[in-house]
Amino acid sequence: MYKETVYSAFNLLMHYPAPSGAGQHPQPQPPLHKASQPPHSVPQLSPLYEHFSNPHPAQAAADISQKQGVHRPLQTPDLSGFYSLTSGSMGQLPHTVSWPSPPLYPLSPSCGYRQHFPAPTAAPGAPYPRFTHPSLMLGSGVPGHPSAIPHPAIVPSSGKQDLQPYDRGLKTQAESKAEKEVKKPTIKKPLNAFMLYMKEMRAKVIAECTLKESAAINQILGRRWHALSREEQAKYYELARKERQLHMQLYPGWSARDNYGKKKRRSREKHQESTTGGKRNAFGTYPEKAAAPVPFLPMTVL
DNA sequence: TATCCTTTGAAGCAA
DNA sequence: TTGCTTCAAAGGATA
Repeated sequence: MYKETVYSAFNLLMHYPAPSGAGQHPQPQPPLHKASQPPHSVPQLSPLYEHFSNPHPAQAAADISQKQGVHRPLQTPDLSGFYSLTSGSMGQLPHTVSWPSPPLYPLSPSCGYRQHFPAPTAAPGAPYPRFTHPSLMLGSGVPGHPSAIPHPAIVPSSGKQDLQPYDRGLKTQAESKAEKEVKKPTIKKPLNAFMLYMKEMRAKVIAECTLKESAAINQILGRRWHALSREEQAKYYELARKERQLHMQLYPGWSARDNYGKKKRRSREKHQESTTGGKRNAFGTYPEKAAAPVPFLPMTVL
């Protein structure tokens, strides 16, 4: 089983090679700070920008309420039309140079890795590997098309998507405040380009790789992301840019800081392990940090 | 039940 | 300015 998985993965290498032209990354994209977001910078009209000039009724109502001093919860706008990858004007791509890290998961067919996997006997009894037999389960709510992606920005603090109206019953101020703290819906961060790519491609990878585990799927998607051409990536950077713009329009006072600390972590040390290269691999061990790949430098004629 | 894992990118923050 | 941290999604695994 494991051998089949590994061998099949090699077959996929031919379909999803490592990105060529490493180091030839796009130019930096100016950050969308609130102060530096002139509306005239919109280069081309799109349904999204039409929405900007004609805000959703729920938002308009909320704006009016805010001006009138009336507290009214913002309803999730219908943004389904904005989640298609239109071929609008292409923004500049971010400058960040990131390298794919070595895969930590062994892979099933259609996974596209070219690097070796850790030995499966590395850590008996460890919580990983977790690869079960490929399942054919598909389509359980997975959006198959970007246009089907619901807007993810607002969820209640419980993490579920069903919005509940605030309780306006007769309660003490302290009680009301406490309940508002609990029930106040969380405005999520807008999705970045890679997240949008993942949303669109996840179902495809699940189908191809017959995988279920998101961690493994995300590794594959990370590889494929690097294998995309600049033009293909530009689609998602542009979509993400519009996402951020729309997000700022809908929630002007929102800051990413608002959601800081809402995800509790088990321990600081453990998290640092996972963010400083000391990650536990698929077999529960902590591999040495891979040496940084040498960036491709074109030969110069002296 | 909450968190981890895993990815990239955006944003916040401390130095 | 730099570097580190957190959080966006996803769902099975784990504490």
